[in-house]
Amino acid sequence: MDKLVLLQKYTSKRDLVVQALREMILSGQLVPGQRLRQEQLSRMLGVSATPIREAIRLLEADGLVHGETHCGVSVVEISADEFQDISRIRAMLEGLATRQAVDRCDPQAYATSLERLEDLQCQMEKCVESRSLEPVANLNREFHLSLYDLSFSPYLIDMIRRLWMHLPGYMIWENPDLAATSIEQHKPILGALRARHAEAAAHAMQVHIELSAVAFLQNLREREAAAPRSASGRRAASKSRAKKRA
Amino acid sequence: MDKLVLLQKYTSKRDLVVQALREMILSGQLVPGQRLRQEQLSRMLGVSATPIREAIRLLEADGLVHGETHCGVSVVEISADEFQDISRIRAMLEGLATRQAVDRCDPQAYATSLERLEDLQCQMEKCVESRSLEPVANLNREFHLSLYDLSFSPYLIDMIRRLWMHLPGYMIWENPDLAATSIEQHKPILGALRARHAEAAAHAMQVHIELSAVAFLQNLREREAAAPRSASGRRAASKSRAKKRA
DNA sequence: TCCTACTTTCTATATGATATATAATTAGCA
DNA sequence: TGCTAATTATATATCATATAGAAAGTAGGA
Repeated sequence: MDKLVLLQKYTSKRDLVVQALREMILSGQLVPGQRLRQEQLSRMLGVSATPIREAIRLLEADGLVHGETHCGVSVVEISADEFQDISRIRAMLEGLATRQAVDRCDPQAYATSLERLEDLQCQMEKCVESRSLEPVANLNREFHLSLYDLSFSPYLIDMIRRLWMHLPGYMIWENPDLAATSIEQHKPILGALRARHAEAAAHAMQVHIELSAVAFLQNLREREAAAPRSASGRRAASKSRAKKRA
Repeated sequence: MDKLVLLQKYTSKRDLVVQALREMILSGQLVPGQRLRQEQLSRMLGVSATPIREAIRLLEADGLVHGETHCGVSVVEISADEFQDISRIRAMLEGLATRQAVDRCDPQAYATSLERLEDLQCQMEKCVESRSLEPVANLNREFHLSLYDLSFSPYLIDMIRRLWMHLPGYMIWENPDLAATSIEQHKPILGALRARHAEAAAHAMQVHIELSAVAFLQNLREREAAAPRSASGRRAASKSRAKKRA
């Protein structure tokens, strides 16, 4: 009975490193512009150079980090224009995915998924009420992505996941007003989903994404006008030496 | 004057390997399902293991190869359903890119690019006439992608390039009739571009992609019905799929 | 005896770790 | 500014380990 080890699926250290780095980037622990040094990562994560290097290549192809030869890689920064572009693409792709989710999914799975979506929505509303926004990012992510999983379109799902990967989730969900309006926009989507009205659901999703993007960008500009050049990536990069200790 | 070396931009061996493998996959030299063995690649390309391994990770993140831990990676196969999905996504994204190309581009660059597009179209028509289809794949690729470059939407361009990367170009352009009709559909696109009619151009592009996909799939099914289970890699691929189940 | 199904080795290969060398950039210094 | 030294990514080589797949062997039944 020493074969219990077979039950725990093997995950390569490379994939663990990818997970860890992705988490650190998406949570804002690694700020845009910050350079990733292999030796430091190696020490920090307790693995040798080989998995680190391969993990970095995976992230590079994902577009989360950008590398120049012999200069290493650094966390990419996303500009306001790029955010707008991403949102435009998201609106199209996620609209399509929503439509296909309604059209393609079998009733059984659809019902259970809809239940799950409403549960998530309920949780998010409670978070907004209690002003504890920290879990909303993950809840919202699951809300959207689990819906798109019903579309049975692996390439579509993959592209949407790619786009989400570039969204700075940690800064989107820190404004209570933005969060409230965004969560509110989920309701017409859920309504259309309940009615199994594919076109209406797709449209509601598109509107939701476009409006949220506009609101977020406006909020971002206001904040930047109030506190210009506060924590931009370039400064952070030059400060990376100080961060080495931490 | 010994700095001439600065003129030749340094490319890492890793990137050379990526290029080489991509070329081999897209040209059909490496068939779907074929396993890539690191040591063999290392010998074949004359580089050590490290660049090979990193290159494989880049291709894996691109989705061109699929790897399971300790099993290595193999060239992914694309099913008819997936081709249809990709085409649907392409129609949306490339329609959007076409619209933005008309809307966003400055007149100067637009004029020269339009000239280039018409030149490409002319070359493709000549190829079709002379039944020499081999160069059409690359010409068509440049026709489309150079148009989208005008959209100034890096994420959009990146996603479209990703999708193109998965198209089996070497088998799409081997049927003279398909090629002729596909090239013919470029004309309304060019017409709308000349008129700077963004909406019409986007629509023509969408129609072009959707119709081409339908025609190709029909042709593929006819061929498979005529000669089922043809040799090329299908056996190996179905083996790797069976593995996935277990 | 032969065949099938199962189990156990064995081997090829991916993965991970380490050491060393080279090339390019960066930082420090004059 | 220009040069030198240190730092770091890149590349090669070698080895250890874990796993999957294949081969070989074994047991049971006809």
